[in-house]
Amino acid sequence: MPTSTANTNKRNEIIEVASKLFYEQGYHRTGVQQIIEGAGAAKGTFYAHFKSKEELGVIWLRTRHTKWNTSLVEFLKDKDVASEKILAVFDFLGKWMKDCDFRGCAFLNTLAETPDPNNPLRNEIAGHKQKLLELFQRLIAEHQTKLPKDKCQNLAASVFLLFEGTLVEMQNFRDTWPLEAAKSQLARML
Amino acid sequence: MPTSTANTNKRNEIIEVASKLFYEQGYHRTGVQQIIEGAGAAKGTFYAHFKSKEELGVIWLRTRHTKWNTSLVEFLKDKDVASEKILAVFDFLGKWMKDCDFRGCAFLNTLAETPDPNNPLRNEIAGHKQKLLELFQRLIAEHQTKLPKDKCQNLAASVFLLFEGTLVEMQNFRDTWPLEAAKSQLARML
Amino acid sequence: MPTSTANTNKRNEIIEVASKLFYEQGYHRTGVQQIIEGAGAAKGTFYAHFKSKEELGVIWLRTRHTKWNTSLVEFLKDKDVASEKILAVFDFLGKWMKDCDFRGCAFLNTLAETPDPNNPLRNEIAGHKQKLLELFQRLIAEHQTKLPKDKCQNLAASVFLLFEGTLVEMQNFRDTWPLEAAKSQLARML
Amino acid sequence: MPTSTANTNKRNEIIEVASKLFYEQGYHRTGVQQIIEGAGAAKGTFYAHFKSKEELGVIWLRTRHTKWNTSLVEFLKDKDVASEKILAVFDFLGKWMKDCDFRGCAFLNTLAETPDPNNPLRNEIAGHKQKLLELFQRLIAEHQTKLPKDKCQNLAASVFLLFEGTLVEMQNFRDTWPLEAAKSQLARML
DNA sequence: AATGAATGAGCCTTCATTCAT
DNA sequence: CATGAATGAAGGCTCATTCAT
Repeated sequence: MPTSTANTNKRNEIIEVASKLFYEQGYHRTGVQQIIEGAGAAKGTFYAHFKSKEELGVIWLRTRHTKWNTSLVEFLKDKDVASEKILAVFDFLGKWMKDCDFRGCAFLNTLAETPDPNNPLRNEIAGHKQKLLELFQRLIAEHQTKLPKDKCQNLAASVFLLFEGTLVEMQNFRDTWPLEAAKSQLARML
Repeated sequence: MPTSTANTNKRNEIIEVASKLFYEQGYHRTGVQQIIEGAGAAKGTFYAHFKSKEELGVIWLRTRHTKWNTSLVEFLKDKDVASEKILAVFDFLGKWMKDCDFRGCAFLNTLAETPDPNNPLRNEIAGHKQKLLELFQRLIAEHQTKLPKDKCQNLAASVFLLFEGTLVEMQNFRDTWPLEAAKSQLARML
Repeated sequence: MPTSTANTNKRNEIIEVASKLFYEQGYHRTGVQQIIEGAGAAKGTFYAHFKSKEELGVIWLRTRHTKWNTSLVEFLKDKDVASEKILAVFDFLGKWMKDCDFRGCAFLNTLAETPDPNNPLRNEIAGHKQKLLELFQRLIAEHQTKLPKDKCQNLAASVFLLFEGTLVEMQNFRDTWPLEAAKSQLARML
Repeated sequence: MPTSTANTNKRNEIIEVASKLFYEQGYHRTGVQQIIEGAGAAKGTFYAHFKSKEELGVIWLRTRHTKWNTSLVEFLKDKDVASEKILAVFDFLGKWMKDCDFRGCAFLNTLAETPDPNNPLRNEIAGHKQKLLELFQRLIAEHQTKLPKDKCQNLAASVFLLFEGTLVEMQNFRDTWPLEAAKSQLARML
């Protein structure tokens, strides 16, 4: 008799535990054994639900992308103007890095661990970053209405690259100074 | 009977092989076994020279830092003005990424694999990036002579972050568009 | 809603898929998982129909015996004399080995995989070969009408053993030379 | 201080244990785990000595071939005439099957387990049987001095195939009747 | 300065089977 | 008649490291 909730289903439990471990320890450092122990599942259960660790990795990145995007959109929603939103994306980064103790970006971290460009994980990574770039493109277009389209694109790309560099160096130095530098540079760019 | 030269000393051979593999495959994916096979050394020889794989990892990053810096300085030496040198750093990035087939930065890749901030590798990584930041600071100071020092620092940091973002996204997208966007942004910044 | 035909019944589908795999890959190398995947059935369905993999193995050998015998009888039916029929058994072997790409005899292969003489599969194997021996006995008796019974039996056994050796060495060498040698020997024996 | 013998060396111990298990249980039914437990070795030790289970399998068959041949030659050495030697090969088979409790031939058993003709084990199997065939060819040639060479070859092949069939059916029926039938057939052939 | 045998925990994955629905 | 989630032992193999020589 499954009394209401709490019957979270082993599959979901595995995904949740794995997501946490993949992010905190890295994808390769995290073993299937460790995952199933955390989820209280048996080996066979794991492979009944996922045909490989890699498949779970893809699911992890895919759900992480969705959640991350939702969080970001939520964070931006009470900002009125595009320029404020762009700045808020950087504020979001600051909050995020503080919350994760500067663990950095799951996607970039996995990119570093995955040299093979044909690895399915690489698709998820590229897709995620592509979406972020497109967000910046939309916001910049909204903000710089009179700029020709190619200049807009170029500016958006620059903001995106600045964002990525900031993210990566906050992780590296475990400090907020890159964020502050980026924000004041951003002000000059908009 | 040590016949003439070619007796490069096992230690160096190990370092060379390891450096190649660590970079190409990642630090964790590369096993001690694989290294000694490549170097034609015995297990014991490895641990006679390095007290652990981690120690070798530190040596790898340290020598890589030196070589990378030398390459960069060499690349910049025939540029006359600071602004040209700054741009050349980005050109250097372009050449580098093409040569390594977009494998990215050994230091950032290792950062991603190494969540523990107390891991000795983290020191090497932070040190390397710190040095690069300082290079940008010197070049910007040389170029923007009338700018107050804090503005200079800030601008240098921004260029550094732009560089890092470009590096990381070239690796991700395996494409040169980030470099082109960054260079045109750079022109606006100087 | 059982829509018309094609509802061959999961049980039969499982048997068919398993038969193919057991023969081609060997009994032990073939997993229950693989079988149900091929048959499009669920785990539970498998164990609803067969109490164990072994039971399915027995069914496999039993149906294979029937089909094999039917094929052979069909192959012999237009031969008029016993001596011709005996030779035709060897021709049948040639055709069979060519068709199965020299995979050999399902029964002998399973024998090799099954050291325990009390394993139920062993009964099927022994039974199948016993029947083949008896066929040779009947044919030889028909051909050598004036030979005393014990000599007949002996000759039949020899032909049977020659057949088995030929079968096994065609599988081994993936060649028809054993068949040719056996047939010319057979001519001397009859 | 390794006192005299008993320092059988883990590698040899592994080979010995594996040889026993591979033969008695079959190659695939025997796990690496089981082998190292029997040999009192660690997992790593196994893979320090053999790059794969398959490599050990090849070594097993190769040493088994040598030992088997030596045994057979030993068994034949006090027979004076070729015809006696041929018969003795079949007696050797009888003794062998009794000693191994009708487990059959390691090579043919492994053949049955190994459908892939490109598997390295297949080479060893074919080589072993080829050598046995050549032994029969030599003995027959020695016995039938006036027979044309091709007839000799053909007869030798037939004896070989009879031997193989006998071997396989003794294993199947766990009985000596095939041997008796084969020997009386052999008398007719020589 | 160098060897290589030995360790044992861990890697990802498949096994045959059970059971509640 | 059929489903599919769950089990846990076992599969072959790699890991970083130690130690006696």
